[in-house]
Amino acid sequence: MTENISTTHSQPVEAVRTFRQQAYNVVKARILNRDLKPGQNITDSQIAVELNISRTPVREALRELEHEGFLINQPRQGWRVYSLSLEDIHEIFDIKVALEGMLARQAAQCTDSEKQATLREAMEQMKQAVALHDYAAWRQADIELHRAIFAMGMNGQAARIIDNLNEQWYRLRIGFLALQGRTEQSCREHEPVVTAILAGDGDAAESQMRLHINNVRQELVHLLVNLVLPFTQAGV
Amino acid sequence: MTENISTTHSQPVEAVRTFRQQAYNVVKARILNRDLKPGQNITDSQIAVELNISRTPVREALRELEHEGFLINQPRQGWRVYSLSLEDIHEIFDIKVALEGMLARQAAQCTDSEKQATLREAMEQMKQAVALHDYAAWRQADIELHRAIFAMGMNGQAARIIDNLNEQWYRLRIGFLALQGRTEQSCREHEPVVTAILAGDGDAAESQMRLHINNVRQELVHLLVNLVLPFTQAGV
DNA sequence: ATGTTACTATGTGTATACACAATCCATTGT
DNA sequence: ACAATGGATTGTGTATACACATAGTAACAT
Repeated sequence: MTENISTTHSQPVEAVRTFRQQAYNVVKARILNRDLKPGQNITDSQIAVELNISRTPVREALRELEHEGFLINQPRQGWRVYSLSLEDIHEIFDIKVALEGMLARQAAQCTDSEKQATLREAMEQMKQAVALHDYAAWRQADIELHRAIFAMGMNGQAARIIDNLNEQWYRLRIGFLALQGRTEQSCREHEPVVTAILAGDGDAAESQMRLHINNVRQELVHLLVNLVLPFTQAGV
Repeated sequence: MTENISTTHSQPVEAVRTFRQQAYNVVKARILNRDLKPGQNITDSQIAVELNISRTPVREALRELEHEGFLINQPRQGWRVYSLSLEDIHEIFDIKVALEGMLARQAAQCTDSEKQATLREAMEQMKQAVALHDYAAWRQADIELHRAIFAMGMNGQAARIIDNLNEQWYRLRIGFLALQGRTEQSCREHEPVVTAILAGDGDAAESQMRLHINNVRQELVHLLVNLVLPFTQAGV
């Protein structure tokens, strides 16, 4: 098994104790990798054979992925990897703006000095990564930073929703480019968010966070419209 | 089969073509009814026997309900109906405030006159229901009204998230009381939301909607703290 | 009395078997 | 040429069987 389980923002992953969990992780990873491509049809039997397990645990795993928006299932017609439309992306980012804005505002009310330190630390890491032009480190810092804000925001359900939405668009090749192309700019955008949170200024934290997310959206949609859509018919 | 499938805000329900869908509907209805109570343990075999089907489709249905927050499953330890804490309720309402506020704002940009008419109609229905003290009619109007706003807001993913969050707290007995106790007040709160949306005033629509949802939360929490918590140890 | 071990029962996790719905192709009729 | 019909084929939906993990209980030792 050489699958690379993507760890994105995910919750502390429960240890893989069942074949169902294994199938879930493998299929999700393959979708995030684009090893399974949007629009592609898959069958439970095929995956069962590949993993050398039976269809039963595979089918349960696929049900889970369906509920997370990675797969579409129509009774008696099998499974298809869901293909995001441009509208989907706008919907996702509108939700992100609303929820991450709210979390940033609430994070500003957090007085837990340990969490504040974690946030400050992540910001420092990000600046360093930008200075060194180290994309992998930047990405890690970005993840840590948002995770720190979620922890301060004290809304686990919102954090889970956002994680799921992020996974939705991370699986676009273009998503990677959108992030990579603006690490420096992104770092400049994060700074006022962090400053506002640490200063306890909820209003500023929220509006700066909304600004940041909308900028990411703009870059993503720009790339999509100019690079991808000219070459494809339907969704991505 | 005498189960009453709860229709709350749900999407146009796909016809029940499989036992899995039947099991999903039945178990969800029983949870919403409090026929299955928070904290209660259930086994897939027991449900399979009751519905006179095999465990396979039941297990897939339970996986779906797990992802919607109705059930908790720990490998090798079975299924438990999830019990909401007071913190969960605050998290749910914080998310509702953020997302429904956003949808109300966006609904104000909608110029589809048919959808506007539907919204106006729902508002009228609600006023009538209040005048007649007809709770069932009020409830129906409330559902239609929010559904109309969702349709104008043009964000299907957000609407689905909100529907799911609502189902989470509708299953509290106290949730019913919280709604029933303030139909008149609630109607007065809806009016400015609808007016603002129809007038195209996004700012007002959002802030009025946020106000309304926070008032519902306040009533719910008030009832919970004063009526329920004194008699129970843990969650609801 | 308390802690430990062995045994039992229950129910989960998974494999396997099979019926039938849906799709595809070839054949037939117009 | 094209629509309609009738098998084959594939793969889903479901039933059933079974191994084993876990929880509970009873016997025993300390």
